[in-house]
Amino acid sequence: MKPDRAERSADAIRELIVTGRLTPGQRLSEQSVSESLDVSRNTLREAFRILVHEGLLVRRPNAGVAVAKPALADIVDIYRVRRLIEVPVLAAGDPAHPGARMMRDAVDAALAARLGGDWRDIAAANMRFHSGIVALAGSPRLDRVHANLSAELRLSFGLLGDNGAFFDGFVDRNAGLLRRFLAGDADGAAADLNRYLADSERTLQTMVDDAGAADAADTVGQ
Amino acid sequence: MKPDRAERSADAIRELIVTGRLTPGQRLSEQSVSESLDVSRNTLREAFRILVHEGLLVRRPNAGVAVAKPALADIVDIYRVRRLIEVPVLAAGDPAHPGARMMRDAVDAALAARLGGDWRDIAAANMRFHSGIVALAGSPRLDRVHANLSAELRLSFGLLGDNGAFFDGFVDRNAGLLRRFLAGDADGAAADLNRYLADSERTLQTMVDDAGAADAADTVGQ
DNA sequence: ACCATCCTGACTGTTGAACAATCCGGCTCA
DNA sequence: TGAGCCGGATTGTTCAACAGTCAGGATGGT
Repeated sequence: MKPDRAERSADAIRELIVTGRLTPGQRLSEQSVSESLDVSRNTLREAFRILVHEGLLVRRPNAGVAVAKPALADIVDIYRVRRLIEVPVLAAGDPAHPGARMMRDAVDAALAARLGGDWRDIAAANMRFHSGIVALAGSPRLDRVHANLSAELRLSFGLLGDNGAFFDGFVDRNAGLLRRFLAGDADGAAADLNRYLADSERTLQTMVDDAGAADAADTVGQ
Repeated sequence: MKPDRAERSADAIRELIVTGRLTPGQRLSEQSVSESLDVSRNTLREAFRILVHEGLLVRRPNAGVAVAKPALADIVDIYRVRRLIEVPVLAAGDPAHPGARMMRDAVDAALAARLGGDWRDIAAANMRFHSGIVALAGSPRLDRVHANLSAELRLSFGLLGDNGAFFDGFVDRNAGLLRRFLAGDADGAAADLNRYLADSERTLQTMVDDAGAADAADTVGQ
């Protein structure tokens, strides 16, 4: 119930990253961050290790850590892995599994959030939807891997402006996919999901491409 | 080319774990380990963070870290994920990809090692074979995840005595699978792999079961 | 002899301070 | 303008300290 300080610091920083309050490429000074989180430098370094290991921070020798700046290749990679995981899991999933309930709740939340109008809520619900899919497998390791990918993906969203129209189109598709899955057509749902992931990858790619072309030649992320 | 000290320490400890020189459940004192690796306690703590995050060490509050002791459920989980990853990757793999060469080299090494008689070499070659399969996907993230799973698996092997007969039967199957794949029958090879993983999971399970029954009631690993 | 209690020692979790090595930005000087 | 130099700031790493906590032995009563 009570994680140690380093882990809590890592959680706090991770939250800042995935919510976009820390922008990709931004450098994190040990001193200032440790002061603002009220932990010692040594403890903070342990937190940094975790996040570097998760790929949310990158370490530059003798220049500390900075928020990772996913390149196009990274986004492609993330989607490839997600597809590899989610599609077969959904195809083999059981509608009675608790994960299905997560999916349903997420769809409801997404629909409500669309009325509310805050695209962040929609994005969060969307993430939970996909976590629900992975949960169908009942594999702790798979859950961890997927949670990690989600975090990296949310970080990639930070490369776009607050462009929320992105998710709007997917809410209905999620709902349709879920209906199909709950009706017993897991294979059909999996096929939907496959198309869904391909489409959203393509969309995100072009968006990042454009945004990348905008702020031109700051290819620090290597 | 020159990782920092914490990472090198983590590498060193990881090596000790996967080669079985550190037994599951064994507790690692910060003081003694830091002395033997010649790093400070703080630096060693960063190394511990990495390994805990990888699941090779477990942290017990106020009692430091200990080598993880995978339960039966963990082995099942590892194999489930491996299957989920490796089978479709192999099915979609291209025999011209560099990963195929890794597979071939690994098979050759395994055949040679069988003559040599050291089962550790066979095990290592087997691991490389499967790494080669995953490499076919060309996904850095998938490679990382799989490397992690391999490490955990090797740790599980530590629960058995130096029982090397385990791998003997698989060498030929690897060779046959590879032949099939190189001949262009990726789907057939993937089906072989699926059976392979199911069999080896079953074998390993019973072995761990027996070994676990042997040293009876030391269920510290929880 | 048995049991609960207390105590002590060891270890972890966390911090602050220190210092060499390294890097970045600005300055000097040609 | 540009090459080279310098100083300040930051990282990488270590050490020493201390409170909190745990395990196990010593203690003492019954």
